[in-house]
Amino acid sequence: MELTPRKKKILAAVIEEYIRTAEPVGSKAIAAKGNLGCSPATIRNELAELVSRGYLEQPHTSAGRVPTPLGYRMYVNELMEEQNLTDEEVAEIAERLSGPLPPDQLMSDAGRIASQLTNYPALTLAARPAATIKRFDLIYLDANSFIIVLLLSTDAVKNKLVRLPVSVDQTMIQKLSTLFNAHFTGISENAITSGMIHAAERAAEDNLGITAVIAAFAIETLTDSEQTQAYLVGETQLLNQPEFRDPDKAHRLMRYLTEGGHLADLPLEEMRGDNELRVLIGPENVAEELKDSSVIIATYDAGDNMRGIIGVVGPTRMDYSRVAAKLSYIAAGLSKRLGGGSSMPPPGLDNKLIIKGEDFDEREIQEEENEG
Amino acid sequence: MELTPRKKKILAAVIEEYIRTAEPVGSKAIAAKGNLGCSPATIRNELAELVSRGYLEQPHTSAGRVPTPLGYRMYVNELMEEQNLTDEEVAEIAERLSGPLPPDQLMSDAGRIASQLTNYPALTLAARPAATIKRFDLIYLDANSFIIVLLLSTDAVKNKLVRLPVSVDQTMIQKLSTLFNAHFTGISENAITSGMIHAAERAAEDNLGITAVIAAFAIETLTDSEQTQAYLVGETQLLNQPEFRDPDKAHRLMRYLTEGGHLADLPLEEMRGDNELRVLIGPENVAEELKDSSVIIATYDAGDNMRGIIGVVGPTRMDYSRVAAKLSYIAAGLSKRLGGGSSMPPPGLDNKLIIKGEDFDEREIQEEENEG
DNA sequence: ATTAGCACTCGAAGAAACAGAGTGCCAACA
DNA sequence: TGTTGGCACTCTGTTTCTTCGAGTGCTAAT
Repeated sequence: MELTPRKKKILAAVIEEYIRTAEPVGSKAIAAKGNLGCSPATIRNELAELVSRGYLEQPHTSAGRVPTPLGYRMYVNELMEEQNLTDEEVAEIAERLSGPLPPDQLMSDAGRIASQLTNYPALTLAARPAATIKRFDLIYLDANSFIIVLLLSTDAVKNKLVRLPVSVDQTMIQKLSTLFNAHFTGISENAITSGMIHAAERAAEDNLGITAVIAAFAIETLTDSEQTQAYLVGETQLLNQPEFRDPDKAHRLMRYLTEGGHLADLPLEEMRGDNELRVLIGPENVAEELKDSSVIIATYDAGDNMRGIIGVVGPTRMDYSRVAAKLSYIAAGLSKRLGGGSSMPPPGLDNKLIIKGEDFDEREIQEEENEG
Repeated sequence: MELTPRKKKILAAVIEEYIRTAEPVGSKAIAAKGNLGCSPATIRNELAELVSRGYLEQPHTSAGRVPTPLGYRMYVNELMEEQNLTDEEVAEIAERLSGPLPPDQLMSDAGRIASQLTNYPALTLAARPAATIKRFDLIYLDANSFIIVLLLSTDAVKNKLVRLPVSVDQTMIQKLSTLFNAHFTGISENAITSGMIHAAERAAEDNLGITAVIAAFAIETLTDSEQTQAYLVGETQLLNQPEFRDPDKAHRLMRYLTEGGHLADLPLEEMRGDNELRVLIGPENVAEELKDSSVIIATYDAGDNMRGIIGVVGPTRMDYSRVAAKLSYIAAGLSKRLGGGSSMPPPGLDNKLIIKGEDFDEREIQEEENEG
């Protein structure tokens, strides 16, 4: 059975007030907010109803009401008003995402922005699809050293300086380079067999094991490239939240977040839509440690068929509307920077966001850098 | 005036007990510890003396005693006994530092170990000296793209994929490569003037701005190379400490630590000795935020004339002896891995060709040496 | 259906009482 | 002179009790 319009208004009022104050809210406070013309007594009746339907609860008999996860869910799905960013916020985000930064730093920077703007810990994550090698280059330095340069299908470049305990001549390096370009490009990591390596070794007449070194680096690079990259920023912000004044509680959650790996549990896979926003409220989270926290995540296009997510974690008493708006805008900015793709309207958020999202100025030269 | 041996014993006992329990310690507790054969009354007299001399203080008239920074200083300098690591600890550290990891990951891993073993937040830092470029290579890919590969004086290799909005031919790339190798190698970042760049541009007959792109990357790389690299791990451990049960206090310190840049304030420059250990107690720290925390840092040889420090931050009530032993051992391990200059295998090679850093398994912990 | 009024509940905050750990000092003692 | 036992005193943390007030649910009137 649907809620009456007035009940919805009241529910929204309770939630917004609670988000603001972190205190149980009473009938009088709602009446005072004014927008609905009825007395506290009437509101009490409505509140009682909302409690019995599971949208609100009372910490104890004679206290005000507090939203339940179900209440928040209703709020997020139907009640919440879209919020616009202030011009300053828009400017700040655009400004801070506009520097000429390598992708991984851009990701962690975006996290930092999200965290600072929302006052919650933020996380960013990008899943890299398996890559292949597009091109090998071996740069001969001297008899005992050379550099391997790999160009990946993602256009990332990886390199490594190799020093040898034995001497090698330039023609050998040349030969190996040709060989690898012929046989080891365009294939995935698990397609590289030890048989192939041995064959190459014989073909190059390499009895020094150099072939193996190069192959090892290729395999390692490909393996690494699959890795998902994750950043967590601003954990300490949790301590600002009244619900985490208990250091143990704070510690538990912070440890969970910090311990690598967990971030990968986020439902990136399920999220297919561009700029999709997802809100996970309290018990909706699978992880036990998050059962009374909320997570808001937005997806972005990380370029090269990669998708990433950026999100924040906080208490269920979160300013969903504000956070959603900011995340959505930051994600749009990231997509622009990394993907260069077109931004799609984030579901449930108004178009102004998108229009503003286009403020991101394009860059002339697309570049990636890596270090060895 | 020197302290009598008995006073020293008592002071040490107070500090050790306080480190263990975090509670003010009374005369009876010390008497019960036994090693000195006198009654609580006697000890009380001594304690009163130690208070008036500034080594101890009383939170209030009828409470036990608590060490002052001066007391800790005395303890660290003269009283503290060297502590040996257990075999498990040695094994764990050796094991965890022995993986074939790239230097920066090794650093952050070492921090993680330090943090987990001491239960305090840990930081690692390595200062890179200014580098020069040893060699340029430009790899021509196609008319619109090429790769810049820089070999630095530190033997690090940096690269970047450049995409051009215009066409360029292979000979131009070739020419630029020769040019840069001739004029831009062996010099430091601030020796690269716009005059030089323009000269190179003219010499190469480059009217597409490619020279500028390459030069910009060179400058950027050199600038970056000077950067000190810093990692902070395990901030959340602070919340374990009773002195940080106040979330505000914890938050202040954590924010200070997390905010980049501050780590560089550590007195790395002053520390010249190998494996030098330094303890900064409470007000000895320059930063206001650290005035009632202690920092213990150990230096390590990061190879290539780089020096690094690894340390932990905690309340003044720290187990100095245990932490010092662990840090010292970890620092020694890092030196072994990273130091020995260029013989350290580059990332990811566990190959027979590369001489593995020999195990630092044998106990080679330096004595703790401290400074006032 | 809404509202005013009222008795009731329950937690937060404050006050008072208490227990106990620890001290300082004094007088006795080796 | 240095050490010790004894004792009165001080101070905090805890517990218990009281009070206060916000907020409720219910009922009767509109």
